[in-house]
Amino acid sequence: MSRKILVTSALPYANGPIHIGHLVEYIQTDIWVRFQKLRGNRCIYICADDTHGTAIMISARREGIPEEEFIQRMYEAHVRDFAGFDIEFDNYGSTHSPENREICEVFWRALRQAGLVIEKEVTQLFDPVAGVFLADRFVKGTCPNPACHAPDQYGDSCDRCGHTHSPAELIHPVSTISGAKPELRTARHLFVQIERLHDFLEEWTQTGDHLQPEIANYLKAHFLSEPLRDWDVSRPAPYFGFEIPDSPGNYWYVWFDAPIGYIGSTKQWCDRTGESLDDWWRNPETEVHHFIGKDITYFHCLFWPAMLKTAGFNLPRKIHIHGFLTVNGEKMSKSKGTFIKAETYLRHLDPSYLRYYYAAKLSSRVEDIDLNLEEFVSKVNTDLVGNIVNLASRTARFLEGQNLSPTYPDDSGLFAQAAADGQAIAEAYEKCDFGKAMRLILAAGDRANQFIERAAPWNLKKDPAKQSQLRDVCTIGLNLFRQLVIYLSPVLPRLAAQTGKLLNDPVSSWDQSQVPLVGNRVAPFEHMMTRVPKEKLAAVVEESREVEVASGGGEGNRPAEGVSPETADTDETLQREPLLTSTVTIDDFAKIDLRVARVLAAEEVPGADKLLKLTLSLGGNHTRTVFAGIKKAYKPGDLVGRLVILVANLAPRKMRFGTSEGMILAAGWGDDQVFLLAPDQGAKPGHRVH
RNA sequence: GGGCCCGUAGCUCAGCGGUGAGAGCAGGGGACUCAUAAUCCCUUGGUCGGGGGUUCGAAUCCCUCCGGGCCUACCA
Repeated sequence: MSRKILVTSALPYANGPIHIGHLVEYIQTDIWVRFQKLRGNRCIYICADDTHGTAIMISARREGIPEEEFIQRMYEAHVRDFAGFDIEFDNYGSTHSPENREICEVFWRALRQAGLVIEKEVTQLFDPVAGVFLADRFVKGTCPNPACHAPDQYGDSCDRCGHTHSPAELIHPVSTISGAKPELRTARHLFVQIERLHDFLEEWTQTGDHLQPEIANYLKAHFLSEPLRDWDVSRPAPYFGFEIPDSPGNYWYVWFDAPIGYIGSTKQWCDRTGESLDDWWRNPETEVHHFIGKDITYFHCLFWPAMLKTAGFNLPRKIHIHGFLTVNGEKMSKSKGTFIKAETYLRHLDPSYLRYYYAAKLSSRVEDIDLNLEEFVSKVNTDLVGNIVNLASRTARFLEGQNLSPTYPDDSGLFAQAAADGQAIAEAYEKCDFGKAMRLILAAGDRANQFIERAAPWNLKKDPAKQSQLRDVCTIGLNLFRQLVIYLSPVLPRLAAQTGKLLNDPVSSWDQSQVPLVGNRVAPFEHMMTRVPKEKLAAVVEESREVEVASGGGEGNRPAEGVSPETADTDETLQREPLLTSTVTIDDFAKIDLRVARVLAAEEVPGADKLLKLTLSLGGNHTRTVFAGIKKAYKPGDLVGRLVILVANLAPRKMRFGTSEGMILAAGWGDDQVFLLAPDQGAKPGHRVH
């Protein structure tokens, strides 16, 4: 009987691009969903961007655009990246949608009605310059542990001594947003008394196979052994999110509306397709499966079931939790070039490679998986090109333009054996043990290659009397190939499509693996997948490598550690701004009067997003007023006193805020990527630059 | 500090109480030539992190130590 399955992946935060770490989850989920669809189950894949919270508010502010515009831009990038990896959502929405707001209100009313919401005073650090409350992550200062006193530590714990503290305990706390000294402020927050659902959560997490065993153990030992603390679900303005209807000035915390986004996004899909939301979310027949990373375990395994239970929605049938991705055995690193963005990967490599590699490495456990770049190359080349695709490559050509044998020849049980393997392969897929599924498929591929080796069609070809035998051998080879492609089609949809064309029979159902194909016309063979060139992978790493230099802001420019400039510099800058092809003469250059100048004053310009008003001294009483578009990269206070290079004879220009009497030199693309030029020590205001 | 998980051949992993511990890649030797230097056959290699225990029997269960990863709630 066909199952009804609703599947989600965690909502990616709309504060950065999709990278290969994210893709572990989306590829894993997409494979599982495609498998379910192939098996004939009714299955939909729902996801959305997670768009609220302080971090996004700050990022948008930094770019000088409204949050809505910021998240829209990110949305488009995410959708494009996912599509590039053949990740096929039935709906990809946003938590910042009317549908989501509506469902949030449904949950909120239910929590209120159940009497679970209470109000408490919360004292938090507040940034008086930026005008926002500061999460721990946004406060830095000196570790309060007397034995440590390490500088530059986050508000929650010290990474030098491991001491945990509250941000208010930090010595010399500083807001990482504005650099201002935070002050303590009190506000009323709304809390959900999740402890009142303790018994339910104990029962739900410990029985019924909803969680992997290690996760159930973890929750029991860590959270359920003591009373659950009240969950703070509101944030005072300013906050980018949804205002709480019965508590003006307060907003739902991003983690309140994010999981609700699963339902909000489903509602969008329902409205579009004429389906009923209750049929999917308030229906015991529907299985809800969440795929998430281990870092967000407690939100999904405690808060979320508690909310669903209270509001009367379906509880998850299963929460599938995966580990993190490491690259070459280490955390992804920008300076090593292993922090690889989806977009960068796609510029050089076929998405099928990564889909297969992840599939081969994934199990149903919570373990981290490692992307070993050398192994990646050898696995794709050996398993996919050498073993699987090679089956078609070495037989299809003998039958080009002809038909497969009219009845399936005797293959001494090979097809039947692989058909029987289908059972174990399907079970492995169902349990998310994709690695096992791949191993079984590859083993069948080995047997098929052995068969072809023994049957030696290349010898049959030479003998005109053996042409029908040749056709039989190739019919067997192509059928064994097709069978494996059907098994692989959740992982490699492109290969499945190509195979469908080759044999004139599109892959659409798992059952096709159980019956040999006969009589079909064989289309001319074209390469289905090419080997991974090592250089391509090297190019990806090279392009991903970034020199970790803090951009112009408060912390100053720290040289990157452990990175030699020769190996670290890419030509990304030149690609973005190619060298000019026209030349100038020395006389042309001499017309520009470049001078060293000292910044006497720097101030913000009311109403201007990008401009700072600078007062520069060329020595003595020679001063100039210059408006510079560097506000997003520099704080006024950091500029006063430093030396810059001024174009002293640039024609004055009237601007909306006053007249600019020159221009200062800087490198970079603009916005926060602005790096002022400065002379080495010893230069004096008024010196000409030659 | 507390907790969860992991530690099996050079590498990536399977096996998770019962025939002499396995696969792929890498290494060595050979065959073949249809195929994207693909494929096929043979082969080198491990006191299953250390120690103790339970058992007729342990890589597999328990304890302990060592090493690694992660989590620890107003972090997104």
